[in-house]
Amino acid sequence: MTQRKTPPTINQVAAAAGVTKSSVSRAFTRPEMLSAETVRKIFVAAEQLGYVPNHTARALSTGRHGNLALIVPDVANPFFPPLIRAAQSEADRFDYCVFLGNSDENPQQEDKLIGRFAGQVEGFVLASSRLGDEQIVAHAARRPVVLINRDVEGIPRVLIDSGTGVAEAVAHLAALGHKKLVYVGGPHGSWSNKQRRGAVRRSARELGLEVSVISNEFAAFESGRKITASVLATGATAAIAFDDLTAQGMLAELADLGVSVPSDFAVVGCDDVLGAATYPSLTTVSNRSVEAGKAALSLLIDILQNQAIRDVRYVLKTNLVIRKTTGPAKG
Amino acid sequence: MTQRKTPPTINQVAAAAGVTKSSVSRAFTRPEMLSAETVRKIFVAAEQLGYVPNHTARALSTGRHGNLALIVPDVANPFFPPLIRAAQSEADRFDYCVFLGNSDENPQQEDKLIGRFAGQVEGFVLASSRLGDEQIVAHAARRPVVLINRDVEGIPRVLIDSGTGVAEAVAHLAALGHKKLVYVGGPHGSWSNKQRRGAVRRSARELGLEVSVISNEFAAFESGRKITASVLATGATAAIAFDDLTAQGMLAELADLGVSVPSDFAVVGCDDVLGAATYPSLTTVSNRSVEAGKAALSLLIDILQNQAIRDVRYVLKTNLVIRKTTGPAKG
DNA sequence: GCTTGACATGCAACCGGTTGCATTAAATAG
DNA sequence: CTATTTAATGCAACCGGTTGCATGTCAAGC
Repeated sequence: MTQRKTPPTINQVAAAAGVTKSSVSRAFTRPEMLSAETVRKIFVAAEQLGYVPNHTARALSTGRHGNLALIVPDVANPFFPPLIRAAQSEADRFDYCVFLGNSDENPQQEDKLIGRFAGQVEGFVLASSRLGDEQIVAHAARRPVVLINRDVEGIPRVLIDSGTGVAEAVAHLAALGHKKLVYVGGPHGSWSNKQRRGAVRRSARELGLEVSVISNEFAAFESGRKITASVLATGATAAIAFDDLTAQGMLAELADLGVSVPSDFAVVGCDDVLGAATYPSLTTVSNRSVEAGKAALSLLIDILQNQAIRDVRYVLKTNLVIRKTTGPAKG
Repeated sequence: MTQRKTPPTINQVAAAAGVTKSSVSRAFTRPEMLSAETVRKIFVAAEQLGYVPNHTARALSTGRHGNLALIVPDVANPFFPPLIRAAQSEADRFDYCVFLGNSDENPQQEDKLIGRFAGQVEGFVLASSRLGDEQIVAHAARRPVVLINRDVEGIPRVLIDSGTGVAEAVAHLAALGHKKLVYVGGPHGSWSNKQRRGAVRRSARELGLEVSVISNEFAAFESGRKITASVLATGATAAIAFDDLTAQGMLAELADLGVSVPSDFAVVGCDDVLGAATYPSLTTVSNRSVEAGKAALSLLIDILQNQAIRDVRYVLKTNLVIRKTTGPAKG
């Protein structure tokens, strides 16, 4: 076992440079207050000792930790990693460190995490929070909070509106001559599912298309496979799925059944989490999770820097990404 | 703009309870030193004021922040989210908070992040670090470090040995009658890539198969597509790819080229990040990233709690998961 | 030549806890 | 009943910085 040596403190640098610690502190925070010569001396001494200001001590006296927390329901859900990454790199630009919390879709866990982080972060980004509105409001009263995909009055929030993209998808299919569609649903309690289903129905009515809806509680590859037979049984020529994973499962099953896509049947996904990585590459609705992560972070940083709590409601429209699973209706 | 009120301090609680702050401090850290009555009084006062010990102040005087950092090359690479999640929940069990860092596959960025975190974490987990050995050793001299998929003497590490699974893959292909293989590589600095390439070569030699190696710096769907032509040009009948994404890109390109899998050409992935969600479903090597994340975290916590730096080398064996992209060699 | 600033630096309090040692009161021993 | 532990609490220094105010120096202004 090796003994790790304790890092140099501001006092040691001060002694080495022949000044007091106030000057060392200033050299690092407001060098314009000091003579160029003094600053130089201090930097030389600091460099030589390998001094780095102690983050914790600084946070204690200034009250600014330079930390943020990002809490998501499930890191492993492919919707989140790109969002996390975008948030990270935005935080990075402003020299903030970010704590990541995984609530496991559990409100208690989410609350616990917020409590753990609270003492050492300047603000929170809660993505798809599972907390009740009152709890969110309570936390926001203590520290700045920005929400993603959660619409609470008075709390700054970034919302991804999948309705616009879904409407485009319906219009796209109509233009290709499809007359009958199926919407393959997602989780019962999902706000997105409700929003998407509604958008399909509304657009279809406007364009005079027929729509059937198939429920499918678990949005995943396997359930997409299983639901495919009943999708075909509706007699529709195109399907819009709740998400990409479901759509991907349908593609696999359709291939097994010898139904070729898009010539025999068209498929549209939602969330664009797979990129072009399906075969054929999937026509889908963009998700904008990257922008959402970035926007939420910069909103939070803006609030922190201006000490202002603003009621922002930032809506990101989505659009259709046309790839290769949609084409002219058969016949 | 609302004014957030500053949280109560230890002094306010002390005043309210009619004791000094030492006692309040002890009530929260070593209550057995105080009389039951005093502890009760203090808790009542604390409860009433909504007092929570200030994490930062505590960290400053004790030197223990209760924070850890986990740095990965790319959060959005599907290999990492499950690992991150497992690490998180392990940290959670011990009340540690975890900072997540994304190095963007860039050693400079990785170094910068480590520096940013250094002041406020007790230790690091570096997953698939892109740093040089010397840099890793230097950081480890300052703070406890545990590595994942990086083999540096003297630094505790958790290694996913894909060699065993890759060897099984080669044997599997040999048994199916394949005589000539290609290994499609991954990132230059990747330890896993070196290990996999070596395992393919060794097993092939033992079984009398011919192997060619194609380098491919960026492991991703698109680069898998691009490399496919040169893979076919080698005249091999089967490919083992550095990872599933590369393999998936190859599948898409092979389908476009009219080469059917597995009857015309066999493909094996690595890391099993896609499950059965490719078409055809991919034969691949299991990844064990969940165990790796969990093991690394508990190793780190163990080191922190016992103040001991041990030279641990924890190896996780992998195996082949046979699905539908491998079959008998043609002709 | 003396006053008045402006500028550079030092002094000391403060951020909110923790902790070794001193103090006091109560309990046990002799 | 006094001497000695022992248990409970207070005192004050310390963790490593930041910052308002005081001090000192030197140059410009009159």
